[in-house]
Amino acid sequence: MLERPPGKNDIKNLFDRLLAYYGHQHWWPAKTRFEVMTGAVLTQATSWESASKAIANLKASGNLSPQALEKIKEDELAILIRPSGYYNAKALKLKALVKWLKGSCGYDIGRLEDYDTSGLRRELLAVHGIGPETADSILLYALGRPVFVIDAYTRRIIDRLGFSPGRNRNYDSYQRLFAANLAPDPALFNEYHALLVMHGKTFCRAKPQCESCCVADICYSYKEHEIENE
DNA sequence: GCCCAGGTGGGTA
DNA sequence: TACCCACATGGG
Repeated sequence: MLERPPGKNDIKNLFDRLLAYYGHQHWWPAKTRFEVMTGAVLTQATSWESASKAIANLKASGNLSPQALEKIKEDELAILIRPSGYYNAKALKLKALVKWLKGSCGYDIGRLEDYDTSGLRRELLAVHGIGPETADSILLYALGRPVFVIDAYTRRIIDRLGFSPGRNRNYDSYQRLFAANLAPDPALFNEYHALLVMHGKTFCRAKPQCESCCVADICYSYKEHEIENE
């Protein structure tokens, strides 16, 4: 595959193109910071539509607060979040998140502003059920920190475009790709990640629709594909 | 019926 | 470190 490390212009150009094509995405679709955190866990390996049903169940039953989630029994919580899939596992994860919130800020999420971003990230990663993507989603979308979220769509799009993140294709290397080529602006990171998810859903699923893709002209693997077929 | 969706943790070599 | 697998419902 044709590959090269992308520069500032490539990363910024991709953002401009996606924004022009899809428009503003208005993420994260949630009312409170705690709702964002809960949604970040519930949407793991699941569509947002499924996760939002689970959130609606929590809201309707009066359980969309850390205090309520602390009290509710695990099996009852699991039933409420059933539409999001992996409901037993996610019930445990939400319990762990709430336990951490109690210990770190006493459920006063505003107090988390006292933490520096890297320290907060370390703490989040130590919570059961919170890995790098969920931690970064919470940091960016709930707490407004300039942290770029990497998900399956982002990796797939970067790989398809031929923007090599380097030899080690792990979470951090994809994240550095964006951090090194963009100003650390939470609003920019917010919109960019949302656009990548939108683009991933539209053109870069497992079965890509490269022929009609809005960024095919700057996609190295697509150009290579065209060359092969000449 | 089959594939995939805004991942993570635990076990094994 | 690098895989492999369990976790599970819902929509196309």
